[in-house]
Amino acid sequence: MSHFLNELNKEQHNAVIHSNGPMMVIAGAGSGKTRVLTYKIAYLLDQDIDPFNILALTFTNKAAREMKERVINLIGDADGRNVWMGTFHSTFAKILRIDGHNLGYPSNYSIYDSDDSKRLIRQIINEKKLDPKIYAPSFVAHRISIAKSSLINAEDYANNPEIISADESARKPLIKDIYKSYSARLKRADAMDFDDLLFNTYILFRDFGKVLYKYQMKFKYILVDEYQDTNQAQYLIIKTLAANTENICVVGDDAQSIYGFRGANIANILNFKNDYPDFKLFKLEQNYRSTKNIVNAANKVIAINKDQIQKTVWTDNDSGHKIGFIKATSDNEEGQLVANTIFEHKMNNQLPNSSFAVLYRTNAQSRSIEEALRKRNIPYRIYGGLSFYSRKEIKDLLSYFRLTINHKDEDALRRTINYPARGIGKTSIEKMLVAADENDTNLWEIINNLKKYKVNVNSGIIRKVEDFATMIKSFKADLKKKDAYDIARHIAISSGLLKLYREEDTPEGISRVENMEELLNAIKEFAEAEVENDEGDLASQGSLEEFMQDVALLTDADNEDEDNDKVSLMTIHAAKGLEFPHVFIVGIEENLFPSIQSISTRTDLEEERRLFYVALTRAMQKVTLSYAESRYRWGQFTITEPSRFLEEIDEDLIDKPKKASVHNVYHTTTSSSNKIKPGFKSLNKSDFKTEEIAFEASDTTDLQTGMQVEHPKFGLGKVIVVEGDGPNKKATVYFNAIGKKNLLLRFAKLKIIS
DNA sequence: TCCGATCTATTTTTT
DNA sequence: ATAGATCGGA
Repeated sequence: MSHFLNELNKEQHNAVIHSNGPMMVIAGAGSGKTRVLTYKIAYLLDQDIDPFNILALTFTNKAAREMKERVINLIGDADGRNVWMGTFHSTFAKILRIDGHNLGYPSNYSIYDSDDSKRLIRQIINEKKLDPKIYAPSFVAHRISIAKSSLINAEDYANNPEIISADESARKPLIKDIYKSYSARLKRADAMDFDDLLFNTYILFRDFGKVLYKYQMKFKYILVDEYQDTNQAQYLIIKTLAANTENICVVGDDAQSIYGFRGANIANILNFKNDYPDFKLFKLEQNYRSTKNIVNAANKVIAINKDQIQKTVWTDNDSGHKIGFIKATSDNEEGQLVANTIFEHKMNNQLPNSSFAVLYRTNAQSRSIEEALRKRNIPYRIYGGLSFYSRKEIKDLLSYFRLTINHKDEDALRRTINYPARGIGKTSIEKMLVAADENDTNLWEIINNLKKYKVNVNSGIIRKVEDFATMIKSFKADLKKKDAYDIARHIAISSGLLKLYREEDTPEGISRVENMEELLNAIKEFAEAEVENDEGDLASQGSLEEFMQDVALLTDADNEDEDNDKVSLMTIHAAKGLEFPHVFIVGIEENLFPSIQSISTRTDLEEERRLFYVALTRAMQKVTLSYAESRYRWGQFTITEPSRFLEEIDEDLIDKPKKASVHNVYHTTTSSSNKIKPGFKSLNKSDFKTEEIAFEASDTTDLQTGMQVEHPKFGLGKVIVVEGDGPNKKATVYFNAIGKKNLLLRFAKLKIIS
């Protein structure tokens, strides 16, 4: 019997050794979900299952990498390495490189990241002369993305009465046309966006039985992590792949579903029961990660949600510390207080930096935290956010690589053709684009046949365009001759990019050059590592093409840091699946967390609350919540209010001053909110000083139990009951000064504080 | 026509 | 902060 099995509790053990047939593991936070997955893979291998027959799908590269490491630790390198473990996107990208030709895609197709696709959508909106205010590119992009994740192509979209009427009532009836052009333009560039990687894999399996059969035979055991975050496309692909053997194991936690905004569907958990009536269910409810206080606080918070599968997460661990609380006057002070707290804690208890994590709702919040940590000389690492690969100079260079590999890649072509400036201006490019549209071909074909397509540009331009095309072709020829590093370096120099940034001669330019050098080094390392690992495997030579295939799907700077003793900074989304002894959750403010875009519907708000739950349950020993009373947002000074989530944590679990001083906590906000209009209003500092508006009542249609309110006469209070409807809507409010009071909302002037 | 300077809107969360 | 849009000079 495998030696590692006795490291599991009974339920985990049962889940691990149940290897045939459909099964689902519903696992509370910290209950050993990943552990079950990795041990299960190890167990399968131990039972002499061929590693090539196992497919394990995760959502992030980091999760995949960690799982791989752990499996290798358990059973050794040789077998562990051969299991297909990767993200949905990278796994399907690989399949499409091999078999996408069935759908008319070459193996060197480009992958457009969200920036690239948004840029293309913006171009199409411009070309169609649509108002970008009405057709906001990010809105359109999101709409298209959701459609694709639900397997609705441009044609189905246009023929779906529900979607069309929704678009019409949103006064954006032409999204269907943008979608159509967008798909055509992607295809013409031999490019796929992130959603296409799923969509096309689905089509490939649906329409090409032979291909499907091949992968069904290959992947006899399928394991899926974070199943609650799968979308329709992912769900159907998994189902199709598993149809033959039905050896499918999905692991998830409905309480941690936080990707609804990109089409994830919790109902997939319920569908599972319908698809596999004889499935086996395992529930992991014991939390090994966190203290009792943390588990209790998190349970209390998540219990407020209406939509959830019943389960009881409990722990045997100590009660531990109370939840810490920091109140700052500004975002900068918040950063300083967090940095100070980390510093003191670290010094007093001799803790490594790596035992701390700072989590936030939006990437923009990292700035003030970073600054403060830098001042304190505390090393940190940011995960996600503006990753290395999305910096301008890196994208510039990568665009040259992309264009070299796939000449049809229009986004890359447009980025590079006149950068550095070669005298090929906007007007000329515009003409070539029009020619491409009229002849239903791609830009590369046009720039190589300017005369044939009668593009009306002068001979000087023709020369310049031809020179550019010749250069790119020479790069392509080099791909076969030189190794990845040499060709990459050659492109950086010959394109003129390196020179361009070198001549800038500003600190900015210097750092850009350094970044490009770093990219070149990464390519060098990649090429060397590949040759080493896959010796004898003819598929892999560590080519530039392969490097580019990996890069497209990397988000966080995946170059592992030499020095790992750093404080981790990341969004809560990025923190899913991770754990840290000490966790700071910053910016617990209304309109930030929960996000202002998510407070109007229950579904959205509940997703935010699950996000809060995820954040709390990352901590092993201590959580500290912090909020700032003011914050710069979009360069604007804004007054903020504490988040409703603060109220949802049991008072005796949180270390904030009680009763007498709870008032104090809100006091400053209250007095300042007298001066500003309700809601999310931003002011300039000067406005703020002078403005002295009389009491302004809030709109009370959304008044809810538990809200903090203010009345011009009675002062501060808390809503206890809300009853009745329309004009007869009443509220019972407990005022700090005078006690309970029944108010008819139609008349009462109430200001909502939080 | 091209190019650079200056303005303007844009930011939720991720593959 | 950054990418795109806009406009005047060359």
